[in-house]
Amino acid sequence: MQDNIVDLRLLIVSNEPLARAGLSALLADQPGLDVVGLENSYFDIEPTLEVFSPDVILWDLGWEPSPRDDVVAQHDLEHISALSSDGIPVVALISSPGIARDAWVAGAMGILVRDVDVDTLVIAILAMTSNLVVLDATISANLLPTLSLGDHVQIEDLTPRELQVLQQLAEGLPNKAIANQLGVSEHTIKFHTNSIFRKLGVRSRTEAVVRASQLGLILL
Amino acid sequence: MQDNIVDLRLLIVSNEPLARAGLSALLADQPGLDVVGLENSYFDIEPTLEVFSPDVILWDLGWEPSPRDDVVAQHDLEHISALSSDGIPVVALISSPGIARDAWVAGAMGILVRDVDVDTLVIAILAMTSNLVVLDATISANLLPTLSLGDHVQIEDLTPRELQVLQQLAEGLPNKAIANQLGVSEHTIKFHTNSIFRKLGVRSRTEAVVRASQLGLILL
DNA sequence: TGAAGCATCAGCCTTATGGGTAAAAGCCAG
DNA sequence: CTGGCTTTTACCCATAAGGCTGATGCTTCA
Repeated sequence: MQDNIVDLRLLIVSNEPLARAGLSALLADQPGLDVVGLENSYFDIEPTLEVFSPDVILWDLGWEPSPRDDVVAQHDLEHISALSSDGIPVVALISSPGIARDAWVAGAMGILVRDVDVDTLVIAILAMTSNLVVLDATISANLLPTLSLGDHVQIEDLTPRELQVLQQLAEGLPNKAIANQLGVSEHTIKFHTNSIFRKLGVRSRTEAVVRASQLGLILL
Repeated sequence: MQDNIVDLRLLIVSNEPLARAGLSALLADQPGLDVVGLENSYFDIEPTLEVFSPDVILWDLGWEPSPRDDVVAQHDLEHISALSSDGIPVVALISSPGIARDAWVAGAMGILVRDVDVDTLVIAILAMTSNLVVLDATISANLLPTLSLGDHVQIEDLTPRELQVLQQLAEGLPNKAIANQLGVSEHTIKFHTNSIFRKLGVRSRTEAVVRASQLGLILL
């Protein structure tokens, strides 16, 4: 589908020798891909970067250093962060969904589960070179707010004024500050917050902010 | 790269005749793709679905019915929601980032900007058939929490107990409820919340929840 | 021209929240 | 085993937040 004149240079990083070998074997003979390096994340990868200037880096975060399965080596995350800052797309391979957030925070442009099939992996790598963010469907729910149209509160249910107040609530402002901001009395703000609480089915401003965020009524 | 025996059946939906024609022309002669239908989203698409059972649906949300550029036809979103529920992946084409959230809420598995190039579009469609979520990098920031490792508050800065309390704060629970939940006195909770506020640099529980969410310390 | 919804304001009351200060018990590492 | 960190509890007090009832203008729509 893509007739790339030159192959994509791919660097594979994994703490596990077996995983390195496996990934390399699977990807080496994929047309369009050129595996230019295999690294252990313990080592500095800068030299490899300079020599081969890979287009994409495949970073295996599957190695789990602790009994808690949502912990991943900070070391790896810092590397990923640095690489992403340099504009080199990194696709993270994770073994448990809990790591997804860490990988995303670090800047990974693609996040896939570790037992992904090769075809999918290759497509993901290609997509990333087109400046697309690629997430495994099973883990996107862990990152993106899990909303549903079924939730009965719609933006239309809140009056414009209420939405305005809600947005200020999300700033963490107290009623008095909101009142000053909008040029009305604190009583009025209390009235609006009460209406908001009733419509969202909550009992406190904090709850309201959380719920509204989940419903997509506001952006934090 | 993928030698699909049969082409992917693609259905294109757009309110704009010009966009329909353009997308069709661009995608029709892509190897691996078979454009099986062009629909106007005003019409019922069920008949087309039954006849052609498309593998992927490309839905153009670029048509903007109102001056506000973050409004999109509810009609389209409902269709996308229904299709996604049926397991048919939908890639939404949007013209402004504000629509991304709507598209995601509706269940779109891929979200791309409207002026995406054809190669990227094709790769995205392929990726979606591999059960991957595909987002344009420019809009993923609108959906995923925009975190940065650079922000100075790290999870390590909060004690385990504080993280625990923070999570309950995010549930919107009052101090008393948190105290009962954790089996300690309300005084203790107040102490922890104060520590949290100080470390996050905020003055209220609501602010703390918002900040912590932005920092990725908690999930809402 | 009513009815309905919205926005505004008020008083009163209870509870929740947050600041300041102090201190004791448990735990882990040097 | 001592020193630091975490966790825990306690007190007082000022302010903020939220429930309740009630009221006034304003638009919009039938």
